[in-house]
Amino acid sequence: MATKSPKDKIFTKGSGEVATTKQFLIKSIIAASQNAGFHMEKINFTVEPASNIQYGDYASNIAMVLAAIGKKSPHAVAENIITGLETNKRFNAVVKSVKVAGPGFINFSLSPEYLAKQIKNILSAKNNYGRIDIGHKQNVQVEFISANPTGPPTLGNGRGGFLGDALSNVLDFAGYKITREYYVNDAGEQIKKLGWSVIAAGKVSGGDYKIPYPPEELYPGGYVQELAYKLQISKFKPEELNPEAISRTASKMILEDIKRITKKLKIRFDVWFSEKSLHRQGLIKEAYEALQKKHLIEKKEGAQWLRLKENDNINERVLIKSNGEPTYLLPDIAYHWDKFKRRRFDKVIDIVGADHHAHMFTLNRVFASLGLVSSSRKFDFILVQLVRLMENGQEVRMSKRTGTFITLEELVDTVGLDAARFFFLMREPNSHMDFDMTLAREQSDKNPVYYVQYAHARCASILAKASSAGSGQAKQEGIVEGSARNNLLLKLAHPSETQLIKKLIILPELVEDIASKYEVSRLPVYATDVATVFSAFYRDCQVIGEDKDLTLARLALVRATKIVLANTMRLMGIHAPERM
RNA sequence: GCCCCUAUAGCUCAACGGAUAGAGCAGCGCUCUUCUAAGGCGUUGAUCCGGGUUCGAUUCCUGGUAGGGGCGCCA
Repeated sequence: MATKSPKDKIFTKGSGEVATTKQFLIKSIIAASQNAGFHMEKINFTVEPASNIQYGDYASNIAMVLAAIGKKSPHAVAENIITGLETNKRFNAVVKSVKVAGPGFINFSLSPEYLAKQIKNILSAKNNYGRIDIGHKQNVQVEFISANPTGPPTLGNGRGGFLGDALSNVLDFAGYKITREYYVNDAGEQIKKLGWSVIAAGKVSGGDYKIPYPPEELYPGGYVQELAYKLQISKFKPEELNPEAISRTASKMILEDIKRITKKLKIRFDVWFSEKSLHRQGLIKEAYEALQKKHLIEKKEGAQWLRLKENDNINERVLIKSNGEPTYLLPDIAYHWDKFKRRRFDKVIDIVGADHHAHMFTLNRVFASLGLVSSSRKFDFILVQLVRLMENGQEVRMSKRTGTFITLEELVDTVGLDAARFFFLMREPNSHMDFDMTLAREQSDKNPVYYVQYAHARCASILAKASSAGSGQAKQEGIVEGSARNNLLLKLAHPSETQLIKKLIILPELVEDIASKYEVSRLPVYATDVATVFSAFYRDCQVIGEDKDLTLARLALVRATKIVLANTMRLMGIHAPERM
């Protein structure tokens, strides 16, 4: 059995997972700082890719942090740490030079050998490059969209949907075990209302029947008409109407349509959880009793109220209406009771519209009060701000109730799925979005997604040309493996080449960041960065040229770039084309 | 009245508390005998207003201003 050289351990962890450059530097810094006599237990410092190449490749603020505590000059502290680092053999294999600069940053420049080794890592990891294991297979549930089956998915649902899908991809890549879930509100008031809306739209012939809602509360969208037509409502007589059955069927049909659309938009779900099933399984009762046991229920004015502890600054909310039916709150508590108590997820992430924020805070408090949420069992939620629809600079009120809205499917049909996904993912959930369909149509051709896809297609085209153009080596794989041997990769010394390598190797770090902070919008930013740096390389360095060795090395770099771009796009759910 | 979110270039958005605030689009000027010009190069242009914390603030705290969302029997 071949023994690994000590040097190899620098680059890989015991499990075979690739350690990130950042993790390695952090460890080295901690060790050196401890040797210099600092207590590192509660020290928060950063190691980040340098903001400007003139500073090197990575920068740390450690000296400034320690200087503030020890009341020494940052430069003195930095020199101290650097001395320690430079006696570390492994460190010296990774880092070519380390310097203190500016207000006290420690700047690191990576060694050519290390960069060459990283390209090999990318080439051998392929589709799995960027995969890390910070999740340790913990069970994480991501719930998203969860729109009522009373109408087609809206633009707002698209924001949450694409975000949830991409976040799930990233968390999966980070080593968590993910359950993607859609909570279907197929019980309750809004379903009844849907049924009556369909009946109203179908104009039942003759006789008297009373619709128990004022007209302005009914769903007026065109899809309601369509349902009425499909269900042949007009052929019913008033006495034959079965509002409950109609409600049930209508919502089922809408749900089927939602499933069709999410599939079409490549938004994946593992579980479609029905609200009705909560009743069937007795979960409502179970949750209710748990609340009761903790004395969180109060009877007042004929209804039953959720009453959290004082000082909680939360308004009381109705759990069970005076007519004996639960509001949406109780089933939602029961649903989360199921998540935490029965299915025992280690972490639950709910992605909801900003209009639900008060509700989410309430839920959070409830589960804290029930003792089901703690530091080891987390309940996170991401609020996605609403999308406003604009037309000619004027806001168009979007709502299923008023019937004026652009559906998610219409948008995607108009601008294309990749452009739509990129467009939505670029924006942070907290940002407020004004959406102009006319503008979207005009600008879809200029969407940065094509820039990224173009870079990927260029990589593919270069590799295709290399494999077809003589030299006897038919397979790209062979070319690449050849280049990875014999230190050919050390020939990649042009600034545009090294910059590209350095950009490629931060993918695992990015995955780690996104998985812990849910900042999915960094994916499109990163993809654009890689494409930009690749373009500079493409401009400055002819890949296929006279120098056979250099050609091989550059082909390896192109292939590595293609892998990183493809992986990043796959995390976003965006197609990586071989040609455009 | 209370709660959540937002304010950065003409427009759409970036920037883990860090060094000279970055992209794309729009504008202007260049650039295809060379692996895809859906590209590249150059250029104009910005942190809402006031305090505070910090070695350092677009970022954190606080007070304003403006906008979006929400606040006991819809979900």
